[in-house]
Amino acid sequence: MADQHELRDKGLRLTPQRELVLQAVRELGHATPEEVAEKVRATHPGINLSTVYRNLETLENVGLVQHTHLGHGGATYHAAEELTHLHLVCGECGSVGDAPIDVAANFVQNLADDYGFRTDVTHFAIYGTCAACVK
Amino acid sequence: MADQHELRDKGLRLTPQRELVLQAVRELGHATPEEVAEKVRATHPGINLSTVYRNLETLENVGLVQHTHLGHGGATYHAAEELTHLHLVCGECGSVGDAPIDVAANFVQNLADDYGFRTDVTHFAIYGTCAACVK
DNA sequence: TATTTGCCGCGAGTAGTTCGCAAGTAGCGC
DNA sequence: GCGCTACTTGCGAACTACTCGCGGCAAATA
Repeated sequence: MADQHELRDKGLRLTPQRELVLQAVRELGHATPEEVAEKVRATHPGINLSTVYRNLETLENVGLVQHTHLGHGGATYHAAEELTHLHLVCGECGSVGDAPIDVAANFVQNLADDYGFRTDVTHFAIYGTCAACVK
Repeated sequence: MADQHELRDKGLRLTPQRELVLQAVRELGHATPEEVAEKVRATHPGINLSTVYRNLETLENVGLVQHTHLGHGGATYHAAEELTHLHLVCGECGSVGDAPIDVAANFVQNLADDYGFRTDVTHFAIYGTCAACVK
């Protein structure tokens, strides 16, 4: 399993908890800390919620996961290698859709040209009303 | 003062607290509920935080104010008439810049055409790195 | 001025997240 | 393989941001 190298190469200790947290994030696609904890507890019941939070933070520092704000409070975590899409959050029904980052390429370019602002479109969700609710 | 008509036309009672909350939001530009409360308490010390929250919610329901998610936890409130710009939040220095919604027009159109998604670009901040921090 | 109804202050409660500390353990050198 | 040290973990308490229920008060209307 390559996880061992990934983690140790970043200067992190390889603990079962840490491996499980990373694996859970990868399997879940996007998940809140609570959901990650639940997933991890399925195979390793003793794990503490603080540990999940701390490991998510640590993994984020070394660039293996990233978080996104989907609105209503909680952050959502992703494996870094999956961050190739942006999130369309519907204010009516609460659904979260995906769209490739290409649709924002133009927008990102505008901001760079006009304001020198380097945009990370995946960090915040895009808010609005989904096709189903527009009707 | 036209506030009286604004509030009463919406079917709301005109209370000093409500007027003060609306006025504070207008004067502050963007502010968290906490900041609004602080501002209001400068002239009317007895006002309760619950009252500020309730009034912000009420004012939002009738369309006089709106809230935006700038990330790090709390929501930020704006007077509705000022919501003609989007927010560029810098992940490095935490500064919040403004940009006219026009720069996103293309992006919004793409999402509408390809996904039927009606986007409200002002509701979430745009995250990235500001010109000063890019260097 | 009296009545109705909405609004306010207060205190308690909740969800999500962070912190401090003592015990545990991974990784390194020997 | 053994022990040392620093990094990690578990646990409980604290903290932040927000919500709720309730009794009392006051804005609007006639």
